[in-house]
Amino acid sequence: MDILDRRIIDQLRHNARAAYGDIGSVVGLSASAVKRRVDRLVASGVIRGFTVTVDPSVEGLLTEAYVEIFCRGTVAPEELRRLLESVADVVDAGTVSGSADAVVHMRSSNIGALEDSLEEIRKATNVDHTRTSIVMSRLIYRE
Amino acid sequence: MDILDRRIIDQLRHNARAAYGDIGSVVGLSASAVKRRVDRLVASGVIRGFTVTVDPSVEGLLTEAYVEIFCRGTVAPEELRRLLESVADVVDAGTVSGSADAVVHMRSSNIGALEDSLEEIRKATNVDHTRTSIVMSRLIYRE
DNA sequence: GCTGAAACACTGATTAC
DNA sequence: GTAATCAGTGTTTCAGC
Repeated sequence: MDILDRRIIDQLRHNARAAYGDIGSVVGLSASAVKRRVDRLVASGVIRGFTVTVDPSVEGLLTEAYVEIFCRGTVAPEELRRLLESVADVVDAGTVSGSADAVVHMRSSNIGALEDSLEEIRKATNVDHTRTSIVMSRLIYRE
Repeated sequence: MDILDRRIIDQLRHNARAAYGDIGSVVGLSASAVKRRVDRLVASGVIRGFTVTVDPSVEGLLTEAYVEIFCRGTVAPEELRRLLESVADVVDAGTVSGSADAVVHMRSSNIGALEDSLEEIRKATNVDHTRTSIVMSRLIYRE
């Protein structure tokens, strides 16, 4: 993982379907050298995968929320992970410092689906209560 | 935008570098038909782009935070968008219901960089104060 | 170890249907 | 929408740094 790998990743992030030769001409390598490095980055897990970014509104997933989870007593992160993994609408989540135990970013097709997912989280043992901020308008989208 | 388009997007989301023929054999179309649909989805803005997902820890972006922004008076969403767009570490953000005006998801290389970005937000006119929850351990990562 | 160059198979892009 | 064509790319192999 050197500066060339980083520059290749920068190029792929910009366009994951770019030709290896084109990437090579930018970073200063031949096409085959670029391919070898990309293969290695994928094999080593640095590159998790190649995906498309889709307009969320077109996808029908326009109801988003940030949810703070407050637990009873002490809850192991692994326990929270197991709980949130089973909820499909969870986009990302992490345990946090501060008054809440975890923050969860959710994206659902509508308010009803969001409520259902929230209920799944709330009914879990150890979850005391949640504090939900419904997203009204998306400002930045760089995921 | 029919069911076939959705299935093509599902395939691309799983592997954005998949050959059109492979996608076609899954969704039941020829390679050229798949290409035409993908081109149309890109041209119409449904597909925003093709990117790679990179392990954040390898990338050196392991300091994350969820930040609530509280503004003075009423602030137009567009104004907030302009402010947050200029901060590089912002991953996603949206105006929300509840006590806060907006929630921002940030990802920095270290605590110092995170603090710098926070300062950029705080010094903006109309921003009254912020409430930051530093992510301690990432639980879910589906972006 | 790493690289670049060449040969080959395959895919993407285009055209006609 | 499919089928066929051709240029271009991905992939592999090779020799060299």
